[in-house]
Amino acid sequence: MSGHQHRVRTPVGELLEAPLGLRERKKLRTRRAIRHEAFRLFAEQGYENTTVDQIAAAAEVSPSTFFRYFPTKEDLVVTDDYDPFLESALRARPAEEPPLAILKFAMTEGLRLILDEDREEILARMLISRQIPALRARAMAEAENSRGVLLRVLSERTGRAVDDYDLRVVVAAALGAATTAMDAWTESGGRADIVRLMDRAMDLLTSGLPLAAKRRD
Amino acid sequence: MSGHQHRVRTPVGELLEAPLGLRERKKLRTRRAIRHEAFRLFAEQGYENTTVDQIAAAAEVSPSTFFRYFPTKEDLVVTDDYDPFLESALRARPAEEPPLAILKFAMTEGLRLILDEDREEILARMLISRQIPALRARAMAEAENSRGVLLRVLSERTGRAVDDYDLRVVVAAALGAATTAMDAWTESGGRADIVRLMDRAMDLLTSGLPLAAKRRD
Amino acid sequence: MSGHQHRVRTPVGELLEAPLGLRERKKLRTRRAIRHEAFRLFAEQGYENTTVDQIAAAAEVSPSTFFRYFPTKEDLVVTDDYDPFLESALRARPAEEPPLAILKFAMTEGLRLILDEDREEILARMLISRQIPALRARAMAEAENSRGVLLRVLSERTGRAVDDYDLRVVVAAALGAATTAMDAWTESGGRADIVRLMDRAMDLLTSGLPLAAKRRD
Amino acid sequence: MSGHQHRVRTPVGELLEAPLGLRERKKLRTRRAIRHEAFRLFAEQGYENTTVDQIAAAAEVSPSTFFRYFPTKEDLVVTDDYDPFLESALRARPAEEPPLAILKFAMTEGLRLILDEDREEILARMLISRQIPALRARAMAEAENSRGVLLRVLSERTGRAVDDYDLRVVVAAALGAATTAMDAWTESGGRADIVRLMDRAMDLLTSGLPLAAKRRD
DNA sequence: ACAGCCGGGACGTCCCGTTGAT
DNA sequence: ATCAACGGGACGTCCCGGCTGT
Repeated sequence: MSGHQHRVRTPVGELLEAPLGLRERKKLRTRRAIRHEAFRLFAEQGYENTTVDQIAAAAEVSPSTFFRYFPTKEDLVVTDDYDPFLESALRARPAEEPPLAILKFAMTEGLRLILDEDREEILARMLISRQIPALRARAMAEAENSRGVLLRVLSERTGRAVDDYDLRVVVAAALGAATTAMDAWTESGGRADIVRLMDRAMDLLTSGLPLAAKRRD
Repeated sequence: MSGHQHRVRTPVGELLEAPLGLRERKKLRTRRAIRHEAFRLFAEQGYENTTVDQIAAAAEVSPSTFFRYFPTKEDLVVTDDYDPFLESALRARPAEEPPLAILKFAMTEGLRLILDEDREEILARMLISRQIPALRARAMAEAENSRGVLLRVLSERTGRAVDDYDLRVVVAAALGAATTAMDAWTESGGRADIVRLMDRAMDLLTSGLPLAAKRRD
Repeated sequence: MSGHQHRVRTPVGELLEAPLGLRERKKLRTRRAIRHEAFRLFAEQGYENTTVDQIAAAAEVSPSTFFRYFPTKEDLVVTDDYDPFLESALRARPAEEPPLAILKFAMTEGLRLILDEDREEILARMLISRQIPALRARAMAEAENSRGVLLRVLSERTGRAVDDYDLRVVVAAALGAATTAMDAWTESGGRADIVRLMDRAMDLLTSGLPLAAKRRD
Repeated sequence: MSGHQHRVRTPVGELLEAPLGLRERKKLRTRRAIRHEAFRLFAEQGYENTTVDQIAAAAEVSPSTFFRYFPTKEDLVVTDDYDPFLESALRARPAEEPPLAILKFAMTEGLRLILDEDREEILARMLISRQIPALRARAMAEAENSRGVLLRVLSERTGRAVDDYDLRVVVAAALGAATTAMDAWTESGGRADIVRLMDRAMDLLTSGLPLAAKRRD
């Protein structure tokens, strides 16, 4: 969702959806298993050096089945299903809350919930999609979806049109800032405090991006 | 951008650097021809549906030669010949100019110079990119390239490290805002006043992204 | 035609055979629906570009069901539900009618009956076939199916073996001529008089294929 | 060429073309080797049971190379390069020769030359393309090319338009008859006298396709 | 009987590295 | 330096058979 490109079919989704049939749950497990093994192998060997066949073998499914779950190898990394979650989280905020506060909430508390579930995988995912150019491109395309969600929600909150110029600028700037926070978190190997980073980024935005000169040591 | 071993002088670069040997100029032309044809084909057919062989044929070189100029197909997109030019233009600004003003300059005057070079092609490319998500993503990836330049220049100006968190947030937010301006300009078919759009975007940034509710009519 | 184990009654067949059980009629409808959708898709996208899954979806059955009705995708094309009808129509001719007259009858009256059934669809199919070579070939392959019927009937009439060489030559030549008549009819958009065309073709055959030189105007 | 579907890049072609460069001859040899091994395997295992990988291995090339020479496995069977040969052979006949005589010549002497070269392979080819429905369709599509050649040549000879109805009927009937001859030859395992068969077929055509009743023994 | 899910395997496309000829 | 040819290997599509549940 936010920032760059991290999305997965995760328990978070399951919690929000109606209880699924037995069939569906099995499919979900398979899907997760494939992704899980994939990221494990990516971590060991790198994305490019890992073949679909290896992933399928590790997940104990046939290559055909792999492609039924993920149309391309790239989809392992770039798709997720967090947007509905993001949207309902945003809508749950009180109506009088100012736009940037809502964004901040989405980027901190919302993200935290998701991270608590799939921390390792999301981290791996970001690391990979930062490094493989082909994935960067696709990941950014997917990120467009989240942008649309933010635009829609804020459009309703502010009474502005979804293509209002100011609104678009604000969302784009906020997403840029949030992406930076996620990147920094990724670079720290997930050890940095994502909430602090996100807070700091949002504060910079609301205070007009001050950038005092600083003496390098 | 940065760090790519196949970097070659661009036409803009040529103006700034010492005149190159005849051999070099020929290679440059080939390189540009390949990239030119490649982007034309990408626009027509999409990136994935365009093969290296097609590009080579269109540029009238053999596939082997293609690979001499661009070690992989992705390099066509990843490298960016404009960056050196942008960098030197930014360095030419007065030392006391505040960071956001420099960003603004990069986004207006710098852009204008580049547009003067290839206005038709750039506008066409952006118009198409808007419709094909894959291309849009690619355009955004290209924009990412400039991030490094901005970071380096502002790092020197402010005395902050290139990976200083605040600096990165500011640059990312500004790039997001600037991209929105470019999008709006593209939507207008190039008829909108890019400088005004950019001004407005930067003003929003410096004033803390206010987003007053507005009654829809 | 002949020898295919999944032979089912056609609507024409239904008229000629005893009324079928309700179960049987339902199966027949499904079979026809599948084939109908299949040919529609073939016409739109070509045979190779149409998947079994698409056909099944268009016919609103599951892929599994598709394979129950047609063991392979090719069977869609290879089998021909019209043949039994053609056969019984031919057998109804008086015993003393000469072979070529029977052929002629098959190509005119027999054809007419079939056309009355599905005129629109057949004309449409042929028009499209003319433009797409792959489809044209397939139509010719379908025509091949009728060859067996003709051979069998004429074999009985003349007392020659079904694999009698002369008989086969005659049938093949006649079919070639008849196909030309059908082509000409198709080119005219169905407006030409198919009976006249067929007459002319058969006359040419019986008169030894004279082809006097003609001064071009 | 004629009849059904038999065509290959053979020495016959080589004899007719200008002497080729060394490079070209090597490619020809590779092409022939691939096809040769393919048909050998087809004879042993059947067409469907033989994989491209096996063929490539037998011909000692990589699968990639196989696909450079033959875009699909089907092309092994259905394409040839005899049409130019057919055309020039036809044109070499004296101007006053009647049309059916020319056809007869093409079907007997012309064919004999080709058969002398590649008898086994052509036989195998016909056997296969008679059995595999997918190939029948493609082979007939290829046969259209030969039909075009015949139409063009006879059009010039008779002064009739290429789309003259009588001309088309004659060519179609003749091709049907010739195909039957080839089929009979194929069924005999190549042991029948193709020239006699073709003669008989053409005689039937010129005598109006008589088909006297015959008492079966 | 019908549906969904999975496995196995062939096919064909494409990228990119290497080699040898020009 | 350029080209043409080839190899190796991954990817992704598709067909079809088999299995399970209803």
